Amino acid sequence: MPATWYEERKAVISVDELLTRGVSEVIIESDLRARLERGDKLRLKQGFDPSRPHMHIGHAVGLRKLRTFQELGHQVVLIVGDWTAQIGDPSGRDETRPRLTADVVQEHARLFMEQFFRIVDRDRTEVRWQSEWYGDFKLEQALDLAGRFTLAQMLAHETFRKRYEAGQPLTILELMYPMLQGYDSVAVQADVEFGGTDQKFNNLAGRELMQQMGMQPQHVLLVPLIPGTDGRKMGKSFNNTVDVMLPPAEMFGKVMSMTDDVLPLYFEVLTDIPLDELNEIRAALAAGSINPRNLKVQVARAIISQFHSPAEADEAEAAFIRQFVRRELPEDMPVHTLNGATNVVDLLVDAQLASSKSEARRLIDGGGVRVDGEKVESYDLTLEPGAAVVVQVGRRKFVQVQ
RNA sequence: GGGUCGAUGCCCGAGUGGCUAAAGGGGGCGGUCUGUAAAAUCGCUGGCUUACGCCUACGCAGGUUCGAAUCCUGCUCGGCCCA
Repeated sequence: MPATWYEERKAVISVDELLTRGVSEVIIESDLRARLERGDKLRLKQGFDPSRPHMHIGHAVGLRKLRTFQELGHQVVLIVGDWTAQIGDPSGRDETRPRLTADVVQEHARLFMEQFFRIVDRDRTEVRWQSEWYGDFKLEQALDLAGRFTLAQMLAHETFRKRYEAGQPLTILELMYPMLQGYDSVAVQADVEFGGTDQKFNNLAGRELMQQMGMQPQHVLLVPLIPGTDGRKMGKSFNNTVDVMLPPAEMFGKVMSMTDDVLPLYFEVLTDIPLDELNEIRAALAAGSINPRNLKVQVARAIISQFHSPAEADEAEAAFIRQFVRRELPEDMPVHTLNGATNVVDLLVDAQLASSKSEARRLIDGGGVRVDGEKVESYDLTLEPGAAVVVQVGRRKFVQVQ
């Protein structure tokens, strides 16, 4: 395991920066600030839905914040949403999301934590499973929860209201999700719940519930959702994520293909550069006095250093320059061995450069296929075993054929 | 429980008997341009077939018809109204 980004990091950070940098909203800020200044040790709740084990760098924004809090002595409580995952979260109505078995949940949780602890300090994290309290929850208790919220309160949630008004299905179970998540806060006695801005409603339900049950309501710290490679909100459905587990070279490429406008935010939430430097970057970008491309390289390196290592960031950058700036062949290409004379179309399919023969032909028609740099003009081309050529589709798919 | 409307390709959405592998948009992929940015622009976007052509596809199952995404019956799922 490479040295992690935080090993040399010093948490010399003001409460002010802690509560503002990379933070969208804090509820209630003055109260939380007071507790931090008083030196209270806080329990920081972070939940995760094990139906999806993949983590992208957007998720890392909040985790980095958790990490910083930990360095200041606070305790993270990670909640594995195994219970709700086994019921099957019905949101996103066209996805028939099958109920997850206990085994799958376990596996997803394992994968998730492997990523989670690249950022968050394992030693200062308490892992709790929802089934601890929901495992033998009684109907009576569930009804008690349901009785504490009104329909009008739930319809205040924009996503519920929109679906309701658009005449789309909305199940009672979905309406109950905020309270289930909220009850988690009661169960673990959270002081602060962390989440993306899209979680605000659920987090507030937690506050509401805690208050009703005579506890001190948790604070809520919301971090921004960051844009993905295409400038839209990073999310699986847009196919614009940069996944934490992505190999360094691919991660580098993904970051380089981002739109320029995301740069200031990326610097703010995914790097540790000092705030005054951040301001300089903003100014330089606004003035056009710097090539955004160079900043992107800097961000890419910072990100890869965190999730992999500085050395791998170096390699990734070098490989990127070779392949995309100088248009040289990548160093590592998948190798495809021919069993006999093979037609290009078949080869493209066999080597998984195209998903069907029809697609392979379309790619050739569109001028996207090259063999040793020569554009392929017809479907007839046949390659012999031992040809030792490089077959390329588009700018980034290569296969060494032998 | 009754009434009524709806279910179309990755997504949204047009299409009310043949001209429909299915308009249009989005997304995706590929070309040009570039900083693997954006914007712009061109092309492609079910499978098999080098062409002709064939097969599969409009919620599911049947039916009517020379011919159905389009008509009929039943079913499943959903919205709305009444209770």
